[in-house]
Amino acid sequence: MSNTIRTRFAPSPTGFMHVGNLRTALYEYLTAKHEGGTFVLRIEDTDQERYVEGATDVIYNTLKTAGLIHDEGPDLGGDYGPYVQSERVGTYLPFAKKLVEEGKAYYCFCTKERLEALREAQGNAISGYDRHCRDLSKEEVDKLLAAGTPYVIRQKMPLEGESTYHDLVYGDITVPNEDMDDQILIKADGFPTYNFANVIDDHLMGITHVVRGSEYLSSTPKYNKLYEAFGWEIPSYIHLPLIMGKSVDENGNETVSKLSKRHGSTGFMDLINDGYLPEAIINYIALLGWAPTDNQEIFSMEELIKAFDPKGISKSPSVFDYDKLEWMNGEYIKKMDSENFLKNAKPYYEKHNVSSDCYEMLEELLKPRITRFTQIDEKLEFMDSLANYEASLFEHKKSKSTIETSLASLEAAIAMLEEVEPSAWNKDNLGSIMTTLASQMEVKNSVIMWPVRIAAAGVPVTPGGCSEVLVLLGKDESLRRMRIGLDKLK
RNA sequence: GGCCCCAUGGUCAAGCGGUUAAGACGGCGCCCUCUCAAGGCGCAAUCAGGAGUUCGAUUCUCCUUGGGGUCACCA
Repeated sequence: MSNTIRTRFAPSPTGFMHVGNLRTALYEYLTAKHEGGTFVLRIEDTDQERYVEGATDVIYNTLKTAGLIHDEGPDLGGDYGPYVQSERVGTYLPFAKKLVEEGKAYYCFCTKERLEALREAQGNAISGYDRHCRDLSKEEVDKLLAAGTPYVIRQKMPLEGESTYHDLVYGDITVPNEDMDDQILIKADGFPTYNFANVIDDHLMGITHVVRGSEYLSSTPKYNKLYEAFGWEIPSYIHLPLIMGKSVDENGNETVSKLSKRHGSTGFMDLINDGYLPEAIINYIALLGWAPTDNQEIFSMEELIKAFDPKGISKSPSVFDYDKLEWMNGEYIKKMDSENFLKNAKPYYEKHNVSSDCYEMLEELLKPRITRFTQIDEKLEFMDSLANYEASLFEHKKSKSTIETSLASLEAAIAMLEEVEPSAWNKDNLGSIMTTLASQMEVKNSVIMWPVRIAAAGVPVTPGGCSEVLVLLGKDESLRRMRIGLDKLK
């Protein structure tokens, strides 16, 4: 069991789960589950100033509805707890002090004001901290410490040479050592920085594969210096290409940039509220930056776990395409079983007073016509009330319908339909009545169907054909509307 | 600006020295059809540019260009 893969999702509780974060979580989950490994949830809340009420609930809810079930975490416990960094504050400082003792880190007493001035003086040629306190004498340090001077602890970085590490996606990455800042390990408030806590916790929690966005690609050597300083084994790295959004700049040119709120709904919950299904979102983002060895596009979570392979992760950033998500969502709706479909559609049925006798038929009609359940609303709008349409709506070239033919058709149809028993008011029967009428009148079916449908619906586009619309409206309402149509034609 | 990474149609992408350069979304057209969809068939559209290496480069190397990331007491 000691060589079991362990990955972690380590979000900070900001109250917002971006799809980029979610995809990272997905790949972390898949990386672990593909090998039967363990997926850990850790909350990184070392920034006290950014605390957001209820933000951890957003994380739990998102993971749960997305189907990314963690094996260890604040809510579940585990052998490596606690899983919230603010509850681990005590564990970091000793590690930092150990490095200080070994001469691998040092106390820094520089004020924020000094650092700010430094940055300003550097201007464009940003070169980081000037290592002002790096070589303070033991006496000076003790004196300042005794005086209660606020301090941070910084890590000593090598001044020359270069560092290389291997990434499973990007290959070997080499960075000049002189570019590595003497990063802060412990902040003045005693809390560890993200970088420090991250490394300590990943090690203590036995994380074997660090999966994260490619924005960490160039800072990873700094993390490795920490592992080296402690003599710990460096984990395997899987850096993920960024997700981009398309937008139009002030000059009207289309540009792409890192996905953010200005690209629309980019939060997982935003997408859910817009009517996208969790499974479809997961499926779509799984394919954003990763491709299977075959051409499969629709994946269940189980299939993803089976097929996932870091080798299929691409290196270049990918643009979030709402059109394709839309299509994929539609595919999921089409495949949905009746029970689930009804559960999602029922609120809209009720809003438009659809008879429960029509639920089954409506499912068939709606499935190929919607890509999101929210669209049902407008599809059923014609049922609420009859629109005040123009008689010209009856003219339709392709259906060979004119005002004259429509008048005749409607008159005949009304006469026929009035005789239909309410119990026989169903799709099949109404359909055969229409076609029979058409052959009696020696006209194409459409010459009957078109005007009847238009008169009943009052709008040119309906989710379904003539007989379906009649069934949806019921006998009385259908005939009422048809007579109104007849009047318009006279 | 320094450093790092990336580069196949509009988008997601397969490819891994020799291919008519897959497939999907979107677009367009046709068929089906009482509308709109769905479905079926088809079309257009890609190797950023330039040097090498090689018998042969989309595939390997370098340069250019373009794009992205990163340089916090944020995570």
